[in-house]
Amino acid sequence: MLGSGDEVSGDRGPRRRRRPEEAERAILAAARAFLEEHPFREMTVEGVMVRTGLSRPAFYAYFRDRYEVVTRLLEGIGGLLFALDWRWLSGGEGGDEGREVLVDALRAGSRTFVEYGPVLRAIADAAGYDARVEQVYRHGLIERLVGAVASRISRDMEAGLSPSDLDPQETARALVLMTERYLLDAFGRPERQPSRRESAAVFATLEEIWVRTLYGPGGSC
Amino acid sequence: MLGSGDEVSGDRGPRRRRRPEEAERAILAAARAFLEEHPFREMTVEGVMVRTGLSRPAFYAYFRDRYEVVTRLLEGIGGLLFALDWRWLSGGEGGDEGREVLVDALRAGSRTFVEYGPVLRAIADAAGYDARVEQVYRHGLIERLVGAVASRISRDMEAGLSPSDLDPQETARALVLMTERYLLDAFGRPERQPSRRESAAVFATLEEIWVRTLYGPGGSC
DNA sequence: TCTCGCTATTGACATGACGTCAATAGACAC
DNA sequence: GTGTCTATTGACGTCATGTCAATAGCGAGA
Repeated sequence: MLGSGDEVSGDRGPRRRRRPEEAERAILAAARAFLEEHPFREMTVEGVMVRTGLSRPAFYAYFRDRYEVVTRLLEGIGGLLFALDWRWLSGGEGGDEGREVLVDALRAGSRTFVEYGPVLRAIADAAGYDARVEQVYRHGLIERLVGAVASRISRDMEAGLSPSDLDPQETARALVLMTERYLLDAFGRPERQPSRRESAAVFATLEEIWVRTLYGPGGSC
Repeated sequence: MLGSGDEVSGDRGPRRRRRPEEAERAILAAARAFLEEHPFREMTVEGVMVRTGLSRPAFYAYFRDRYEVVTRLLEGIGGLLFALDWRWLSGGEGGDEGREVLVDALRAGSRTFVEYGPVLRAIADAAGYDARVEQVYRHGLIERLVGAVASRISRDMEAGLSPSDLDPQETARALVLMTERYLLDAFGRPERQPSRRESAAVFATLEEIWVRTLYGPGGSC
């Protein structure tokens, strides 16, 4: 176990000079790589910068602190998550079955969590560390999703597809938070990636709860 | 705004000597009081100890670090949360209506969150900071609740009360995580306490989702 | 009431990560 | 080849942490 296995290969070599955007991308990539292996609580500026071949102070030429890095990583993923709810929100205009569109959107969202799980987990953790991250994550992402889902629930209630005794806003919040937490729990651990079989059970369970809540039981009644 | 309002009243006075258990209780109480006003990320050993009249190093005579304090606070509350699921788990042996017992248990659990919201929020945050807290919170509390709920779901499925296409373990996990997150979101902010009307909407929404998932819609079908 | 020993308490220290800044040294233009 | 611009860094000050030897309050025994 010589060479603790986590350090970057050789020596830092002679000083190299990059274009600013290149260095910035390198830092973001290093942060992401770091978070694929370690939880956010172990992420230190030094630990990230070692992977770039730059010194620690160089970090501060590009980012205010590690929370800004995490925020930037979120920006690259948040769009994906919101795009799919946009589909659900705007889709199913004519047909009876918002159910199908919902299931579709859930699958797409889950895939995003499978792919970016550890990073999303890191962002969720960082929201507990820093008020700015919390603002961006909880209000910028979660609340937007809640709003979109609530709109859809309202429409489906008016259309008679969903039961009328739901509170759209609160139901949306509960379902979105459940989905976030449950997917993070399943796919957010850097160490243990679930098997295909386990993943399928996760997807099925999410669908079941969403569908039963919004559209009643599918089969037996 | 003279005197930043957060400091303890007068000077520390002459050195006082307490019995160890008394000091320990004082520290726990100070930590709890602190967390009623500030998020966990602002909790510092100094910030807690000022409220006890003791010096910062005295803290380490009683606790390893602030995470141990938070763990101890959880022990005092975790029992409450588990007791009620115990009711649901063991109750409803003969009758058809596990539904009623479930609603009862949810009410009780929600009340716990209303009372200890900020502290529970702090513990949940701290789980992202420290591996030991994560272990106690996620595995010691959440997993126990999941296990209990899963058992109950299995029983209700065998009794034909719940649909047979659910995965008890996964469904339990999703519902428990939803409840935890949603209640923390509603009652875990030190700053904004929701009105009675908002709280009622929260309780109703939780019940709705649990009941519709496990026992199908109550009224129209 | 006085003295003594135990131990609760603390001042001072070492550590680790942070964020800043003046000084340094690549890379490109001319 | 030379000079300028700026990416990069060594060194510094700060803050919170956790430790330890030294201090001083309190109760026990006379």
